[in-house]
Amino acid sequence: MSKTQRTSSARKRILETAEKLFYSEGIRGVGIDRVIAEAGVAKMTLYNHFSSKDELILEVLKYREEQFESWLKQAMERNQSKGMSPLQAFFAAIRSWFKKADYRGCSFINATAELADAHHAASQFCTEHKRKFREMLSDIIIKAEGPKAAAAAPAIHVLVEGAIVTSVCEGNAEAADIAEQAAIVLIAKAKRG
Amino acid sequence: MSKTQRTSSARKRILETAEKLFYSEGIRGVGIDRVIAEAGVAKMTLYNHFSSKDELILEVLKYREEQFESWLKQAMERNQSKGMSPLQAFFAAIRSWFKKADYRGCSFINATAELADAHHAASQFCTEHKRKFREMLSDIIIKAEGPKAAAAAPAIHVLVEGAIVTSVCEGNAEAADIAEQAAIVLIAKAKRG
DNA sequence: CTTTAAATATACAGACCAGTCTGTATATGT
DNA sequence: ACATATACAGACTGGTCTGTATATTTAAAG
Repeated sequence: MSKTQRTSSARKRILETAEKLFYSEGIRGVGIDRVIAEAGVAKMTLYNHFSSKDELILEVLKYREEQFESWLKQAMERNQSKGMSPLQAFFAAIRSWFKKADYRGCSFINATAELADAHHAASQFCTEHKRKFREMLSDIIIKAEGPKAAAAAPAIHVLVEGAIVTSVCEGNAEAADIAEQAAIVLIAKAKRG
Repeated sequence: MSKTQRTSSARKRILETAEKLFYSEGIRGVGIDRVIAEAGVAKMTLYNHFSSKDELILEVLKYREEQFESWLKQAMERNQSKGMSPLQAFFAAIRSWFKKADYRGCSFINATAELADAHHAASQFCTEHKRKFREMLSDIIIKAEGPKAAAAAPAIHVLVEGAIVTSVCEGNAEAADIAEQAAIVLIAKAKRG
């Protein structure tokens, strides 16, 4: 077991370090040497775990997806335990995300912009991630507001994506509230039919 | 005059080439050597016009802002001459933008993601650009739907930003229609008070 | 025709890039 | 004791990056 433990600890240290650096300074702005130096790992250790930087990018995004999903779930549960509806809890979580000191937007949108290559495995993973995110959001809406509200889900997804990039470009979290208020209007309309 | 003409033609060729390359392959993915080779210009000519790549990036974004504004204006005028309202004309233009073969999203969002540095002059220009864009959109909404509709402008701006990134990540223009339909609902609500 | 300004081609410096290779240390399981 | 697996350190390759230096060509203006 300790063999596995050591193995996974090096791999995990690389993933955590790369995720932090890629997110804060950009994928192309961070070289392999930076990653291994800050992870405290030999270069060959990195290349034994990941065949190339491109593969590391992909694995970092998979790791990020897990981390984000679990963070969001927990944040929403905390909010719902305070009496918020699932949708309120979602927007409160998003808002607190935007307000984090190191917030720099969505890793997947950023990766798509940076890689500038729709054929890159990481770009295709981002497309897939957005599909999953849209479905998760749709589930939240249905759970909070009933099946008739589902018609508003695609527009609310677009609102959330817009809030994410707007909060980065404008440097404040205001867009979270704008998106939430608009979502309420769209759901009311969807319920009305 | 011809001296000036040669000068400005070299500068313009550099800007046009860099804009095209930066947009399609990413700012960090394109080196100065690529730009000068494809612009058919000597390296020193580029560095006589722009003191550094960072300055070139900024000037390219300024150039892009002009080009985009003029393209959008003309596209909207064409659409309005077919009987569309300013808002319909706006969304029709956006939709045709998304459908362009070389569409890769918003240069300013992409630059913000790529540069990963809020203090970079180009990032700050992007913030300013988004402010201008939001105001332009607000003017369109007021012109098309009256002053009471202005309350819906911030949310519609967020919708448009979301449609821009969603259309890139998902690889289709569907988000334009989703955003337009939602905008109509939000405007109706704003008019109702 | 000469002066002057701009653009040219080419070479260079120095940093950084991804990725490979060699060799060593450590710790496990046999 | 030995084999195996993993991690470590660090040099190295071949290439790219931005930016500078220099010397030559072009062409317009006085």
